[in-house]
Amino acid sequence: MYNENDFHYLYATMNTNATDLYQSWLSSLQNSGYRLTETRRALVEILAASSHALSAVELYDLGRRECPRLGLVTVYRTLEKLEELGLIQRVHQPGGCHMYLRAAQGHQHLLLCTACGRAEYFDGDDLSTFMNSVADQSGFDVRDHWLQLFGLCQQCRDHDL
Amino acid sequence: MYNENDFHYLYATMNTNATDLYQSWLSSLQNSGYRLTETRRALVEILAASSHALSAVELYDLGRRECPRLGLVTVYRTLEKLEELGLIQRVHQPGGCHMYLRAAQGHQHLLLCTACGRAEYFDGDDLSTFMNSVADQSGFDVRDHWLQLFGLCQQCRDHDL
DNA sequence: CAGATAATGACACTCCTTTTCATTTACACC
DNA sequence: GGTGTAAATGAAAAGGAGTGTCATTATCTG
Ligand SMILES: [Mn+2]
Ligand SMILES: [Mn+2]
Ligand SMILES: [Zn+2]
Ligand SMILES: [Zn+2]
Repeated sequence: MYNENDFHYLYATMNTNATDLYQSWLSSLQNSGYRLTETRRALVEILAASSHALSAVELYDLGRRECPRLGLVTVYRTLEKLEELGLIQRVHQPGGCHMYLRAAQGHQHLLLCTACGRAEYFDGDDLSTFMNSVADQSGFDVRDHWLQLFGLCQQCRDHDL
Repeated sequence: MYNENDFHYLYATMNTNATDLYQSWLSSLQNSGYRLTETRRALVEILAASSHALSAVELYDLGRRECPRLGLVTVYRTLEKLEELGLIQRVHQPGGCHMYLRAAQGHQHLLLCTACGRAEYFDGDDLSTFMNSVADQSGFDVRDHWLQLFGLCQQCRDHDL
């Protein structure tokens, strides 16, 4: 899925959108009383620019390019704070462990490429009528839902041709 | 969510349906060349009768009531075989680790009670038109989806009144 | 009943994540 | 610009979930 030696995608997708995210995440950290360190800036920059969900170790490896002294513990602590502020979210992998990705904006769900790991959000799903019928049949008070789609992204489809 | 001292639910929900499941799972194991041991019968009985997804440790604790010498490793090995035969499936918890539950029949999805952990399957979801529109907009070839609903089951709603 | 082999439990190990603690760093205040 | 204080860091150790190894035990076949 994710290739250790292929970090091009990270900065290839670094657009104004990602730069804005980067700045707003730094502000968000600062407004919550957290300090801005070199390490933290580096990790935030990587996460805000990534088109893939990243595991803690992947983020650790990417982070050490900027901050060679970086420790894995700091990665986990940074992820914890960004998640607490609602800036990133965990993505559950079929295998078991977590990856991390910028959080959804409002009511969005994930679309994941099973070949390269690319993650995109989509919106516009309206499950309300369906959920009402499930509620009626089951007696449950349905309060939340969790929807993820899996498939092949445009690039991976092209690559396969 | 799940109370260590409250195993009533397990046998309270033991109905003919669960008894049938129990017998068919044993047959399934036998037909695949696996042997029927006392330990295995006990674990299968618990899983087939459970209305909740169980963690490995929960299953371990329940199993030791019947087989005090039971080891946690045996629990994992039994879960592995039952999953391999398609009789149970993993349920991903928001927290991270897995729980295990009888497998879905055909195209079904899960409905989980956030208060007591009760798990029920439902069917009848038709996301095809929605998934087509997502595919069009994203360029993804959407091949699979993962849907879980969360809410309060009838019992927990009554209990709250 | 006896032999072949699957299953078990104890132990040790790996992997991911969290805790602890001494040191370093950022930021508020003067 | 210094200075003090509390937050952040990295190293090391601990924790929890899950897997591998191996000698012993139990199941099934004939
Ligand atoms: Mn939705
Ligand atoms: Mn479906
Ligand atoms: Zn892809
Ligand atoms: Zn409930």
